[in-house]
Amino acid sequence: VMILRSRFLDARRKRRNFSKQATEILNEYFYSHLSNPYPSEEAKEELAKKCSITVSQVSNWFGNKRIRYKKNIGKFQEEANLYAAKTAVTAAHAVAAAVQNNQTNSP
Amino acid sequence: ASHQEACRSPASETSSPAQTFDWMKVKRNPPKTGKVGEYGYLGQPNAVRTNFTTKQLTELEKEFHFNKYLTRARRVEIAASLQLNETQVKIWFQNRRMKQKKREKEGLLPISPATPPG
DNA sequence: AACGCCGATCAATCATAGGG
DNA sequence: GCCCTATGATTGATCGGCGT
Repeated sequence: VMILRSRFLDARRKRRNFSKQATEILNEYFYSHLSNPYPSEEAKEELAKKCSITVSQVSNWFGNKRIRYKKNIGKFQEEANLYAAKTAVTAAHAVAAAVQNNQTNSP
Repeated sequence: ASHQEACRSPASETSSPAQTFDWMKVKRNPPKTGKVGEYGYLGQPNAVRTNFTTKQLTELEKEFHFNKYLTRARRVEIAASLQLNETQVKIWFQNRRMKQKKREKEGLLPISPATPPG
């Protein structure tokens, strides 16, 4: 504790929470890949771009998310359902679009 | 690390996200770097992350600036002088190199193409 | 077979941001 | 303001793979 805080002077710790939009994108990816939430380097780059953050930040986010999720699955149940539903809605929209494109084409 | 696509369930039972997949069960073995010279016992009370002192970090940092890689002999010297085991010194250098790489990589693009909130 | 390195990850911790 | 939780970053150490 008293072992000095060399990191103390590290301004790097001046973190800023990610935008709501970024967190939204990261969570969508996380919960839609809950069986294996380990994005490839490519996927990380894509997510980083979409979220306007660095690849390292994406890695940090997934690292923290995975650890915290498994340490208390129950606490994230609500969130998990929320995103599962969101994914379902997205899928529904896709279906709706397909249907519309197939029949609502002649009013 | 590429793609896996283990399951092919389009209409998977997304109704129960509470499933426990393998990654959630992963447990790391406790560090074997416990202080050995305590009670003759090997890593049980101390089996956790070692907190390097500022002095140790300063010396390691100094050495790193001199050499990014260590020779066996140098490693032994450093370990002895800093009261750390060879593995800890080895690992420190390993991590330090990765850190260096990471910083170089990031300190090369941060040139914000646009300054949104500033 | 053994050892070091790399890249990714884990796991614990630090320090701050945010909500009450 | 204070307290407590949420969250991004840091880092000693582990895991699996590869080269020597």
